[in-house]
Amino acid sequence: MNAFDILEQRGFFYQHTDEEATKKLLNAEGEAFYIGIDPTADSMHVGHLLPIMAARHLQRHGHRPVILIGGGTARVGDPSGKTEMRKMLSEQDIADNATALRQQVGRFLDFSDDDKGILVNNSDWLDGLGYIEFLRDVGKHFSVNRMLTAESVKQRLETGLSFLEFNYTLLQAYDFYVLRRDRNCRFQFGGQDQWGNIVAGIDLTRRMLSQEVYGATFPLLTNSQGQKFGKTVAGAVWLDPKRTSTTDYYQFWRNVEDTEVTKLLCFFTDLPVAEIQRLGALEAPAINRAKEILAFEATALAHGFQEAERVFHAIAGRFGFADPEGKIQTSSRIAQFRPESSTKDLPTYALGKAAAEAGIWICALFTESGLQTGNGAARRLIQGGGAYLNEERLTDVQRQVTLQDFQDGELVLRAGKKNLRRVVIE
RNA sequence: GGUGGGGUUCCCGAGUGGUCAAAGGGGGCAGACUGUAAAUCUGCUGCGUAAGCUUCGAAGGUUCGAAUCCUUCCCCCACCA
Repeated sequence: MNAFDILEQRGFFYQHTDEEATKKLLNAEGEAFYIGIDPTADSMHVGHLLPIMAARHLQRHGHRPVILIGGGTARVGDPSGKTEMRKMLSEQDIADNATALRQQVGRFLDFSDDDKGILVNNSDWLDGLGYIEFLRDVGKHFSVNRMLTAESVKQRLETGLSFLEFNYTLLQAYDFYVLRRDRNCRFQFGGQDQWGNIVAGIDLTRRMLSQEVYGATFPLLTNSQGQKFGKTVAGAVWLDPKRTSTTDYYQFWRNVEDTEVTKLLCFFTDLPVAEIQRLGALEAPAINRAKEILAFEATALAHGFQEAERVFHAIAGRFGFADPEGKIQTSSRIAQFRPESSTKDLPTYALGKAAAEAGIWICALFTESGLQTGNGAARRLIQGGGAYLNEERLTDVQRQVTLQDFQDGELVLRAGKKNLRRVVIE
């Protein structure tokens, strides 16, 4: 199947600037296309993943991703889709972030050879721009009247938009122009909120180079409450295990809503669509197998096969296996695992020997092991009946944990249904 | 620059001298029900085992007592220029 049709079938496209032309070109081979990521943090989060996955499919079908790290644009800050200006980043932070992002992107795409795909940084051409020169060459092509009608700008007109941010569109448009000029890149893809920036780039390229270029956007993912996909209270779900542990990452995918599974499998795994439809149509509780597969595949992509296997066993060992006998057919490598569990894979906290011998207040242990944010929170948890020690519900807020609570040198704390911590004596 | 309106806890938003750690909603966490789902219902939700401590843009002040009154400063919004 052709690249365009694959993306289409998997539901990637939200909006096209020229669907016919895009289809024609992408169904052939060897097109360069660009996707931009601004290094505003030292890690991507799952919200960045949709364009990356699209790029992955396109690359596998012979197209050439140009991943643009926006080291220059990050100094300005994209106002699209945001209600407030974000805080300014230092040059050093941006440079460090860019390095980290390059590495992460490399796990999803192949940059082993320039013909396969490349990473570029727009600070290479934006940093040196002269103001007057830029205004004369590029600025003259933009109509303020028109920019003000853009949805992304209108939104910010309510709360305030600085001139700095207002310029963002020009810079991104200029990126597209440069990539068309220097890299023969004819496509730009991005999230739904990038529509205005993409269209601006197409206009600019037409005016400056008399060349036709194209763009498309991908849908904005939300849950049934209309909240942005990939956001939890703890903030975003990050790809960097230092920010979001691999266990939490797995659990994020494992706990998606039933109605979303098919869509998410299409977006975030490489499984064939026919198989996905079969998995997504499973009746409860078998639908849980589809979620396991989603979680496993997504974790394997971001953190590697071995880590995904480890987390899968740890979590399923705790909550149960959705398909212990392997009755549900799948091409996912998860199929090779059979139930086996051990507490060793649980997140572990090492308690000092002296403290263990002296006895420790249960609330303090919950806090120290990182399961609760403070003694007060731990106390409320116990009072609310959500705290467990070795699978026994705790009722006594004053309880001391002593050596007798350890079995074979370890004990297991639980906060609510899903949060576990193994405690060992150091 | 002028005039007017504002800045309250994670968010929205009530509160105009004590009864305010601050209504209500959202979010979050936990419990029940379940399938580690959704929906629903219930409890908790500044810190602190407690005494107590810190919070209502910032700093001062008035007062027995301030989120509430006064002064200065910072920031935001609207309209005008």
